[in-house]
Amino acid sequence: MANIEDVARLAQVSKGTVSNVFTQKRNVRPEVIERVLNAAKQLDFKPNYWARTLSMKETRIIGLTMLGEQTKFSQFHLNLMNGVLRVCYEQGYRLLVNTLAAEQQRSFKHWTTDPVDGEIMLDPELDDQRLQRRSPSGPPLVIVGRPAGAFEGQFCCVDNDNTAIAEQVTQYLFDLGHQDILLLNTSRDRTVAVDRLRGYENVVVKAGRSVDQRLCVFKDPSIPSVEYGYQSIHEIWSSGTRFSAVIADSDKVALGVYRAAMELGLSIPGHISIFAFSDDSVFAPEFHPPLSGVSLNAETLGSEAANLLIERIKDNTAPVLRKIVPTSLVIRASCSFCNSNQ
Amino acid sequence: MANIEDVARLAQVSKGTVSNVFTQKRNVRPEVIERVLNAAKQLDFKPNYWARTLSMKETRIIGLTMLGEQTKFSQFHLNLMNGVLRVCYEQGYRLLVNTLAAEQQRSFKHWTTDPVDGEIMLDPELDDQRLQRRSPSGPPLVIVGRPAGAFEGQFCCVDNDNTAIAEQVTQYLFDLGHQDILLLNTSRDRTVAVDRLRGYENVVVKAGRSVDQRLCVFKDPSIPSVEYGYQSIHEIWSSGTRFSAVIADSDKVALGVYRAAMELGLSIPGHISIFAFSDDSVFAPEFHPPLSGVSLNAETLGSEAANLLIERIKDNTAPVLRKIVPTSLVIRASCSFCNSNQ
DNA sequence: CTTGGATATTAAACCGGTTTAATTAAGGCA
DNA sequence: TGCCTTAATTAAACCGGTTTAATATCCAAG
Repeated sequence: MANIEDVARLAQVSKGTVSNVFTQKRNVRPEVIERVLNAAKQLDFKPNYWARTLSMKETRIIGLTMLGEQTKFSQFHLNLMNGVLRVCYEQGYRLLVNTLAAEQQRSFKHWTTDPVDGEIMLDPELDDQRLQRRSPSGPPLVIVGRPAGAFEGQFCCVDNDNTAIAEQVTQYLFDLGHQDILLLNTSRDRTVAVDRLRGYENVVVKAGRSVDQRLCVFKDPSIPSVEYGYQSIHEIWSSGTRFSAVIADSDKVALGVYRAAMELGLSIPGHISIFAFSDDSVFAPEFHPPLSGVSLNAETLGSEAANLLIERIKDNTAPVLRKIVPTSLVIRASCSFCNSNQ
Repeated sequence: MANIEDVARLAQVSKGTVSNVFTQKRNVRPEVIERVLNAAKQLDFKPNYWARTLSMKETRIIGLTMLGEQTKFSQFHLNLMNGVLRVCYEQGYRLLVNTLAAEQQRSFKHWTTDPVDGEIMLDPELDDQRLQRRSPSGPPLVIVGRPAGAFEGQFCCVDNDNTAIAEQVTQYLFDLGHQDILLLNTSRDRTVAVDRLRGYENVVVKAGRSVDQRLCVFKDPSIPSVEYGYQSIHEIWSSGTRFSAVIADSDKVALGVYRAAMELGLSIPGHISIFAFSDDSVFAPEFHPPLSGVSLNAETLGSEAANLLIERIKDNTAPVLRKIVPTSLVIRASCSFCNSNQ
């Protein structure tokens, strides 16, 4: 492909002038502009992205990083990404989906700076390698979720108030008379799991009861969500442990719970009530009975993260912010008063 | 951030040697390697991605382009992207999600080459601007779907055999005795809509009947899928046109059909049978009755596209291929023999 | 007719790497 | 010891843009 010199030669001007025509940073005489644009069209010239980036130090790309191994996007991630994409589109940024994290550290052959102006990181873990490996002079970072311990307050983040949500949900079930509530939490090493457990515990303890560890389950990341819900119910029920309500990590986990409950002859919400920590507004109403859940506003989470990031890209001295995206319980028909005589 | 010269100075070697240490393209004495790596670590040096790209002419990024306006990813796109991502991960590529297409052409201020080694394009349209605007010297392209008319055979593509699928589905419904089948197709300007209509027509015509245009509906891209299914049924039914079976473009469209049917007092599959042109293996079984559909293997579509593209990136003279990803009908309970006395 | 100031243009430096071609150092063999 | 070959290193050129600083051009005012 033709380069800027070819155009300059054909249009009988210097490289600099051609550059000025394209970047519009300095005045160029109209007739010269036309000559340059004609030459460019004739040669099918487009400025080379990499060369431009190298001297401008701006890529107009933002990165979206998720956990290395777990390269699969869920519905939640999808909604979130749609939010990010909308902002990208409005602001003229592109989105780079980064799955190289684990790969990169394998050999210094792949060491490089990231090709982005800033980064959005998903699903922070308790002891997150990605944050530790991060060099302080790198591009701005916004985290979706809560970074753990030492990193808290170090980075901008966008999150739901997961502890409050868990409190609300647990309280809702308590108010319905449920005492033994099974918490099918997400994987133990994610900070969101900690937050939700805390909210659950707060309510249980406040009610003067102690937390039954057998009712606090964490997901094994290698097991699909539906399986997780399905198997957990079977295992726990067959071990003799009883519960009258279940808080499931997501719609899919809840689906597994529905299936297991049906097999065990437990009616919903007659015998057990179910609440999900997510809300798939399209399919949740189709559950039988329709599933109650929490609207997390994943898309807003994504768009806020993108906005915050772009702000920081423009002004790196902007203060470290923590934005909370509001949530709301969506009550459908999967929970009812506790039927005490189990 | 430190650059290669800083490292060279500190390690008392030349730029070239530092480069050789990192690229591993030429031998360097072990003790020198160590000295360089130490210096690099000390200065927190990482090679600049864009400078490297500029001289190597390789970004190890592949682009995923979807329609400009319709920036929302569907479940199908999600599965497809998961397939692409898996291959990216395996092969050490990153994925750039491109929504700039429309933006880019607005002013030549944004004209640049794309920052990718190759591109995957989704949802080709009948008169696709993106293909027309494409310069022949650009990076390799793989299309998911069938490019229209003049562009057919010009590019590698990966696709389902949509005409064959439509034939199978229509034939299946014919065999159940259905004669008046409503086709809720996707938007008119997508090539996949044409292919599916053709398959539908083939079977109808072969059966010696003529195609009723009132039963061939196209989606308005601005309307959400569920609404599309819901409103179409209401409109067509209230216009007096009758049908005993519906082929819906996707699970979501089918969901809208279910809802409308319920409101009209039409039982499924008693009064009308429903078949979807997609298969959400998690939720489709939860429909009441469970929804029959077509497993399109979106993830395979994505991984095959990525493989094909990476092959072409490595060897641009590789032949133009068209890969067909197999599909299968998933029969559940949403269709039954036609109840002729409507 | 100068001079001053604003505007347009250009040559050269720069961004930060890789690669080529030349140079130096080291080892092998007669 | 001297010559040839091979390996390691380096200086300089290059990738293709943008930006800076110097220069050329033009017009108005003195």
